Amino acid sequence: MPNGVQPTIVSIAEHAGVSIASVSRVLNGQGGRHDTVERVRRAAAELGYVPNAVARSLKDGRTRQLTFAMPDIGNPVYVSMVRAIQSVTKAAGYRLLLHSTDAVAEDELAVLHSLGDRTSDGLIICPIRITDAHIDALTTAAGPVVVIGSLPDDVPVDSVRADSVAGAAIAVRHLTDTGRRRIGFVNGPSDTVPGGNRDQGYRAALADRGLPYDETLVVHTAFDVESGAAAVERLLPARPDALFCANDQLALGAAHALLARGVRVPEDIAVVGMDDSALARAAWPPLTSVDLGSSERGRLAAELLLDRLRDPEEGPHQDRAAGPPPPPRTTTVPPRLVVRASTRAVAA
Amino acid sequence: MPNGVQPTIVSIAEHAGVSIASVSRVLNGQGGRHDTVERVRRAAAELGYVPNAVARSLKDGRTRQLTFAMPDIGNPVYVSMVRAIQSVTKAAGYRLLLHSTDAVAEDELAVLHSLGDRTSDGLIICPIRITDAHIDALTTAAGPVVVIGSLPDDVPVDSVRADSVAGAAIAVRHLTDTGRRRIGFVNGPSDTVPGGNRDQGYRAALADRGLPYDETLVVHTAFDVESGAAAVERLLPARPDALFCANDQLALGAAHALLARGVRVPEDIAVVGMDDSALARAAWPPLTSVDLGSSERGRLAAELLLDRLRDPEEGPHQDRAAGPPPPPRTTTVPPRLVVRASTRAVAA
DNA sequence: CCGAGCGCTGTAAACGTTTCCAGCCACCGG
DNA sequence: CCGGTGGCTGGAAACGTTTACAGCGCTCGG
Repeated sequence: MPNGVQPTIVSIAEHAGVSIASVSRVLNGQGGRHDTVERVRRAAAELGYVPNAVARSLKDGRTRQLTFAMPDIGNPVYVSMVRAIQSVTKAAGYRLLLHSTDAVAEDELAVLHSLGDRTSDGLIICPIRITDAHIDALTTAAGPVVVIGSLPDDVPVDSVRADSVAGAAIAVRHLTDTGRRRIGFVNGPSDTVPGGNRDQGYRAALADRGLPYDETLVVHTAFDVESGAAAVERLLPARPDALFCANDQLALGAAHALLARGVRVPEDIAVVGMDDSALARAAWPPLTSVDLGSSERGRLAAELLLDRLRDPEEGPHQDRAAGPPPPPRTTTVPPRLVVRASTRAVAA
Repeated sequence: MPNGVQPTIVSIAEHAGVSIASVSRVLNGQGGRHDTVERVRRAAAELGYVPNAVARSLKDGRTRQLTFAMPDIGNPVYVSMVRAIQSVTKAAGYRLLLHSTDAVAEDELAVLHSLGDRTSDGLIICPIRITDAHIDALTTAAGPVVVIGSLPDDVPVDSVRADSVAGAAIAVRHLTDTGRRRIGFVNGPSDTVPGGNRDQGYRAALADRGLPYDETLVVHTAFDVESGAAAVERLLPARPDALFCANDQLALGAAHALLARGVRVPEDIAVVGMDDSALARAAWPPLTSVDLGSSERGRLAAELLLDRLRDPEEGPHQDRAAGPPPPPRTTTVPPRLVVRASTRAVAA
């Protein structure tokens, strides 16, 4: 047991009567004479030596840490991402730094800039909105970055996006296919990217099916449970036979508000959510929902990032400084409809 | 824009025509002649300098990082902890490293030992079970540790615990107080700490109310939704008028299984869960649940840890090596019953 | 029996900071 | 006019590693 102070490579060298170079070599498995190896091993074990990761990082310029920055760890969508990312990075021997930006843009920019402090080898970021400042920070970032979200084409950064336009359309078409005609729409704020995309998908699917766009069937509100419940109040007068909700929270709030006033789900009104979070399964009736692949997006983002980090080492002795970095890749994860009881077909 | 390579304190020194010592001083706000300050500031800005956190950490022996290790980031209980911890540590200027142990004991031990690599300044750990190896690792830990969970009294480590015995008792008493007599119990595995505690509380409350302990009313199973649904099958023959479930997942599964077979909740059978997670609110009917204060426990753990880290600096020049560390503190967070529709009183 | 070669070892430099210490200069008082 | 004082400054060491390089002894072949 060390008497209070952490042993270093130097203590071991003294204790074993060899040089620090030999200690380092032995501990990194670079061979050596048999009794040297033996003595060093024993000394290390006796002193309870643990290599100092900070010193090592300083020496070889990598921390074996990755950062994931997202708006809010309370949101189930981000929880699935964290989980997927964590599992990939852990397998690759990287630690994961979690950064909650609280959906504050300056905080996101700060994270981007802080890449320069070499605290982590790379960053996965999930920005709430993309401003010019973001684009600027992304293009000049001091290390590899992967964005989860939609980015203009000319930003030279790897990204993984969901196709929420298609997702919304799938949901709406599913409703028409199961006999619904008056499809209400509980959307989030119209000026956010997710809100805009869902609106686009909703309109496209309606047009596709020859149904009119009816303003009285559409509500814009916040993205939470209470707003979903409140939206029901405003939509009922328009006599919808289905509700398409922009996320599971809204859908849950809406479904329960309907039940509370005696409207049957799905018999009278069908309900669809988005994200396919635990909430969709937890609701009663279980909610049909569109899985936008948050887990899959997390996994892909982590792999893209690891790829960037592997890159410099591979290839037969290329000139590192001069070789242009591989071009950015953009992956789109397709949506997937998960049908549950909340949209059973009407027995018309 | 730096031409590819990160500027260091040396680049700035050259660029500004001063020594690296001066650069360091200026950048740390230690004054200097006015034009020196000016030149250094300008050079740093021009080169886009960001201090290297690794080098700094090596120098002053702290990383400003904290680690939180828990079994599974998918579990809402741990999500609330992460959230609370994150918010405390962020405010104190620490980054948060997340480590998912996947409920594997060796992984927990590895985390404990890895404290020695100086990757983080302290650790909050939420062990799934406490073995002798854990106790050993805890007492010899290379840095400050806070345990979320129950620990033998003689382990010299700060800890924060929930009182799940009392929590279970509150839940059961609430059921008897609202007119229930045959209280079924869906518990987790009996050989885990949480399982044992809940059992203890259940028995105590029954005794308290003069009700018999009836084996046919008790089921031991896993801690998930499906198990809750399955448990209903086994308990219905015993004709319970209430179900106390060891967590919200079980309660949710049970409630929906009941609904699915036409049993009314709460009219025929009341249901109570534990943890008061988002699931309790999401279920239909909304579930009464016992809040074991996961968020609060996270917050407290983070504060205990920060306290330990602050400690060495304060006090008027005490002999640091000799002074005994402040004694370990143990805090218990009291449970809190949250009543919702799933336990409305019978109109008997 | 001698020289080349090889395997192992130790010395020292480097990574990017912070900080101790000594030196320099200007200014002030005697 | 000279010594002391005090504010700034630069050189250098230190944090704990990894690694290039040179030196050493041994073995083996001629």
